[in-house]
Amino acid sequence: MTPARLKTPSVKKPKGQYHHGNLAEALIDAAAGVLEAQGVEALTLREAARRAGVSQTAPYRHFKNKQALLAAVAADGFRMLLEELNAAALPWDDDPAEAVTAIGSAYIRFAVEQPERFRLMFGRDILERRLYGEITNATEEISSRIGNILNNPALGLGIWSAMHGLSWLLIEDVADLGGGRGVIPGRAEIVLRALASGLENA
Amino acid sequence: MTPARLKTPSVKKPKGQYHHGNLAEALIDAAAGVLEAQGVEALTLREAARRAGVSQTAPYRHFKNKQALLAAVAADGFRMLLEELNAAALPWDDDPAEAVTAIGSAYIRFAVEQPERFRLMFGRDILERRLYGEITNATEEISSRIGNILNNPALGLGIWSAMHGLSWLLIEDVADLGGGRGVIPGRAEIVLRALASGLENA
DNA sequence: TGTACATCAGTGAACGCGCGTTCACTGATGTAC
DNA sequence: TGTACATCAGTGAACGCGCGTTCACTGATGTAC
Repeated sequence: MTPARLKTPSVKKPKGQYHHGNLAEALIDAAAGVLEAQGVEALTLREAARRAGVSQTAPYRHFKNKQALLAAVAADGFRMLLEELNAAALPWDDDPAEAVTAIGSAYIRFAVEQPERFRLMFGRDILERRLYGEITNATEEISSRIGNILNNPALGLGIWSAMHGLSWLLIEDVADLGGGRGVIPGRAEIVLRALASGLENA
Repeated sequence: MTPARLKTPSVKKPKGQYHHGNLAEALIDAAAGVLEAQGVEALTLREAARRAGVSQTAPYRHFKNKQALLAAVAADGFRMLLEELNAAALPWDDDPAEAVTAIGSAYIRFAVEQPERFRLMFGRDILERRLYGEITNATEEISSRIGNILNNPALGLGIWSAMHGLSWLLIEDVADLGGGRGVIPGRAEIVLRALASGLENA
């Protein structure tokens, strides 16, 4: 058994040290930081490398290209999102309409709190999402999860679409729920509930 | 009365002519052409100018900057979209659920047939949509139209969200309705109908 | 009917810009013997 | 316990890239008198 390797937390490489120790993760974290703070346009490989305290070509030891880094950031996002959706649904095991409303609220909250990440996860910046299994698995899981709760795949897709669409309309500033950013999840729930109210007898 | 001015159709400037005659429109058309054929990344001011047969700086006589051209292309798209939504709703004056389903189908068909335009209209390439009155008016109109049909603003927003979300999920290749592109509108209607079925008694 | 002048719609050269990626390389590390 | 060697994880210089936008300009057009 090899001695446990000390995992450097994902930060800047200490000066005077040649190997970083945990560069892949550090790059993902750095990228996520730039992403949410300054948007995708600002998210460059070189900037991620800079933040990790490493030369501009070092990332190529860990990622095939920029797309691969983006995909890793997106995949991380999906992990977070799924966790929150699961937590939201947990208390409503026996009430489909409530479960779905709770999931929708969590979904929209995630989108509104991390709009850049949400855009990356579901938008066109990932050029070929089918290349990245973690991503397609995650979206599959979201879809089937909602479909299963409602016991109706078409309806499930409809409800997923509604939460997804409302998320986009909100983060792109197309629709307006009134009130500040903090009120959004609450008001979004009203919309979701309006939809779910008819579902009971479906 | 001045004699009617011959409007050059919006094409390349004839050689040997100094003034184009209809450059603004020609640029919008050229931009729309590049957009749908090669995506937003390929849509540059210079390329639009090239296609209109004009120097790279000529567009600045008609548009303040690239954003303004993009907004004009988007505004054109909204005109087209609204026209189709109105036509779709027309036969269902007295049946809200059917009217809304028809609008949803038309909405999704538009998105799937012109995905790049749809993305431009609703995505983040227009940096400040509130700057462009035609655009905000159009989205307002979509929203209120659906809300009025259903006689319930929250529900209207929910349904709009559903058609909008399904559009995105489809064009980003996140969700899959099975079958080829041509089948999509038909299958999307099933999803919309699943949602609308509960609406009758709302 | 002709002329002067203001205005409008083009032109062409130039600037600044940092990115993704490849290449040949060097320094550090782990391991077989 | 020491040494040779393969492999891994960094480095730094270099390439190619076309874009948006500004500037000072010129050519064409319409109109007041």
